[in-house]
Amino acid sequence: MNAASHGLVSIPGLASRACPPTAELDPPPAPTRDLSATLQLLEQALPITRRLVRAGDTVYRAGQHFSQLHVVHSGLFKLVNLASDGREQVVALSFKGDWLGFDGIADGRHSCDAVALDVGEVWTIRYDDLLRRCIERPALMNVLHAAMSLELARDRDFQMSLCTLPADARVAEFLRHWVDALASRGLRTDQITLRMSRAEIGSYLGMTLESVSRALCRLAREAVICFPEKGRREIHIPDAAALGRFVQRSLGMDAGARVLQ
Amino acid sequence: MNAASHGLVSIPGLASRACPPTAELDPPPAPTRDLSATLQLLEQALPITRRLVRAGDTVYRAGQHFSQLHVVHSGLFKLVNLASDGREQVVALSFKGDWLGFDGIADGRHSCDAVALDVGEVWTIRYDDLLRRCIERPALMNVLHAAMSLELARDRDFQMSLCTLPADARVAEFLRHWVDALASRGLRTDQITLRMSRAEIGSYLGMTLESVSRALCRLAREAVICFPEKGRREIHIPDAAALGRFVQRSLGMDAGARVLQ
DNA sequence: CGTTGGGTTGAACCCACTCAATACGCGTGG
DNA sequence: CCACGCGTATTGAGTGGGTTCAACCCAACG
Repeated sequence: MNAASHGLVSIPGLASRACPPTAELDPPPAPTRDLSATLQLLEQALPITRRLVRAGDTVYRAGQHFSQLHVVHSGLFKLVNLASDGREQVVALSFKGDWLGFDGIADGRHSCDAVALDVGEVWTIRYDDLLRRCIERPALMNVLHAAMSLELARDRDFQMSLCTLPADARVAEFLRHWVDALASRGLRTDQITLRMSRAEIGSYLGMTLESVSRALCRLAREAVICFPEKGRREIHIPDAAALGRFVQRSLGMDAGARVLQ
Repeated sequence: MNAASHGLVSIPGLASRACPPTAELDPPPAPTRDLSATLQLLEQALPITRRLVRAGDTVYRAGQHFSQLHVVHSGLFKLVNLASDGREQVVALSFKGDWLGFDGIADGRHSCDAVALDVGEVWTIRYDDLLRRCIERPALMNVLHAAMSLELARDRDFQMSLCTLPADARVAEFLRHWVDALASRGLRTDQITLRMSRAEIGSYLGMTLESVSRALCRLAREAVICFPEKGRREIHIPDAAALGRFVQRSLGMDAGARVLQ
């Protein structure tokens, strides 16, 4: 939403948002421009446990004792928040390079489930190991803080989308973010495979699965997307910018309503 | 929502959520149970700039260069997220003990406005100072991480409220969180003074100001709250638990709809 | 006084939800 | 091979909660 993610899409390698804040400290924090550098940094500084997962595997569960963090090395993960009254919702998606587990630091237990949506690999590190290494290598601390900060900023951008966009635009934004996520990781963006059911997408976007279905059909009817295969989870996106235009158009209909002041 | 914030309210001093995660490290992290301890820790470890603010003052603005963090020492602040297309939304409220500015770490500029809603005081520290001290005093690092983690977890709980609760319940939840915030800081919880207009509340809760007004009237009609004074921003809350019951009741009407699976 | 900003209230509309029927893809087993 | 079941997706019809638009009230203030 802010900074890079809006406007023109797909300047590849703009994972730069996770880059050095205050630009100097004892060992000048390595310009962690891309995540491969971040992963290298972790790898050489810390004992890492690699774990392969398949769709449905959980990395951690709400309520579990927190002791380690995870970095997505491949695959796709959802975070499912649970309320004490039984409500649950998909509150975030994590792609390669994203961290999992920050929610557990505050009170020593996780408050979400982290579930794999596809085969993938996570790199797991002990939190106390990480803290120790952070002290020795401030660059590591920068990476960690940047990751948490980025997550915070993204959550808020997303929250704004939830509140200010009508259902169709919300789905378009959702796809746009997905495409952005792929683009910033250097992957192809003309084609995405949703690893989620309509119900999961609906949960994430705060709408029913029927509304998701209708929104996708409408997007297809307007040729913003199309379904190439027989499976309805494959989505072809001829022009990523068209998604953004669609969002703006549907805001325009409301005459810019919903902005405060 | 998770952990302490749900269920029975007002065990005073349960700012404990911001407490030690991995419970040992070189200097065993001081049991930062309450925020006064946190504030002390900051005060003795770092050069701090105190700043008094009045309603409407901004602590920082979206787009500004990030170099410092702030801790709310008194007063109330809103974070306003701005999209490049002009949309804006109140995305968070900050009470005493909360931090301001995390959103700027990732890319070196802030992505929100932080605006005072009342007279208050913020303690400002340079981020690079903080990093340096974190290296010397791991307890500080714990406090910092816990604060960021807590913010993340709260945002997600709130996001779930936005998506799963009908308008009336959203307002009730909003008040409940406010009361919780006061309770956990040892303040009186039977009376709260909204420092926000209906429009601001609506922005925060993803609804129109008219809906906020109607919801408050309905809550008053059901005697969950009442307006003592002539000013409509003073709200008396005879029984804090009644707010929670109201929320649960309105979920029940939907027959538990909206939960996934 | 008139003006201005915030809050309340009413009436009409509409988007998204609910409920229900139908269709599709896929694995299983007769 | 088809039959069957099951999970998932699509589509339609009807409803309702929340929005929109409007009028109105009230307090503060010049």
